[in-house]
Amino acid sequence: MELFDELVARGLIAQTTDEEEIKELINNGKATFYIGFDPTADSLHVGHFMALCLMKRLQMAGNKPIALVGGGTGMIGDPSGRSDMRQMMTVEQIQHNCECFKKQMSKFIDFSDGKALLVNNADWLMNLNYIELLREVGPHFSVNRMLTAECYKQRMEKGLSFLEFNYMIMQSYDFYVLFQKYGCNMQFGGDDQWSNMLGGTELIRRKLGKDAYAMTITLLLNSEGKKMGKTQKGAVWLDPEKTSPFEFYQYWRNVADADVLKCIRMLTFLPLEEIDKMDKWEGSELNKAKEILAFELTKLVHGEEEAVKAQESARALFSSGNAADMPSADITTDDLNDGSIDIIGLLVKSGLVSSRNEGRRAVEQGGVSVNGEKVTDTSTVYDESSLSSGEFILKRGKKNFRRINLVK
RNA sequence: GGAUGGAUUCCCGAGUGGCCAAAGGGGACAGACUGUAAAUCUGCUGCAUUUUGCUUCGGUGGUUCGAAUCCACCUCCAUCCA
Repeated sequence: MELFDELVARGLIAQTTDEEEIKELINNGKATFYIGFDPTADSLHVGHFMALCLMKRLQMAGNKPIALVGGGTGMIGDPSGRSDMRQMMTVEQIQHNCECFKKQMSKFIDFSDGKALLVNNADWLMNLNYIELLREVGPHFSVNRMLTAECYKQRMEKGLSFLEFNYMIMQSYDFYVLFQKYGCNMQFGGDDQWSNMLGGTELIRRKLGKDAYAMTITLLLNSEGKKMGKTQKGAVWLDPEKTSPFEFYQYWRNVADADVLKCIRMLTFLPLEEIDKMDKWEGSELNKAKEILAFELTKLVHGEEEAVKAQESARALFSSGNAADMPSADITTDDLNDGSIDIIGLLVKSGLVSSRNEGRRAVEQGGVSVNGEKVTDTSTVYDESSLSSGEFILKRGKKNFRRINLVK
């Protein structure tokens, strides 16, 4: 199957400017394309991961990817699809984040021998002269048109600052620069970027009279229509320091039935025939599909070794409630009172609850157990010897475990 | 710059002097049921040395025995006018 058709079959393609032309280009490895990443945090997350996978797929087919880090556009903040203004970041923050992005990206994309490029739009955006820029690109943008763009819709009600309004122009300018500098003829991005991307193709057409193309990737939504890759604690990060491989694995292990196949199709590199077989699985069999999803993704992001570890821990934990490699928490002897600590203190120290009140509640509602035994009394106390055994497993709810280590 | 309306706990939103740690809903969390799923039902949702005490209602100061509620100033947001 050719690349373009595979992308369609995987449900990755949302919108294209010219399907036939794009098909022709990418199937034959003739595209030089870019995807932009704004450095809004010090780690990439799952949303970026999809874009990186797409990059990889295209690179494998002989196309040349350009990863663009938005050191310049990050100074402005993309208002697309947002209902409130992004917090302005300091220059230092942005630079730091760019560095982090670069490091993570090179794990996925092969940048050697010019097979791919990594650029930062700060290099050409930061020193633009206002008047010059206005005269150069200003005449080609219609404010009337821009205001009707879908991506500003939410902001038209609550207010859109001039700063953010200019984001589209900066992104368009990026494409224009890359087109001239590197012959970059295609831009990919999240579906929420569509209007910004069209701005670029149009600018190139008007300034240079040449055609450039844009294609958006379907946003990964769950069956409830919410963006995936978000937990109540925030995004699911690719940085193991921010989201441990175990947590990462568990996130995918726990997706809803309705979303498993879609995720496997869109995020993994498993052959489509194999995926189609899984499509027939039903009921509890789907649990196997979830395991595959979690394993494959953890392998892609953290490597096979970590994936195996995460999988083994998860299996052991949910069958026997014990595992060699599970999240652990250190308790120091300073935390002990007369050589012992109560259950609530233990919950707080291990990070399973954020306050003693919450811990008390958890115990009262029967949500806490130690080594498989439910704890019902909030005044239960544990002494040094039971803690130091190395086999002290504290559990809150069904899925939150901690092995307690006593540190002297 | 002017006029008007607004800012309440994670979010939406009630509360207009004591009965307010603050209605209701959503979300989150926990329990039952399950397949580490969904749906449903139940509980719960500021902090603590928990039948009590302490800190919260944009900020600062004031009135009062007592303020989320009244007054003054300030900050921010929305709409209209310039």
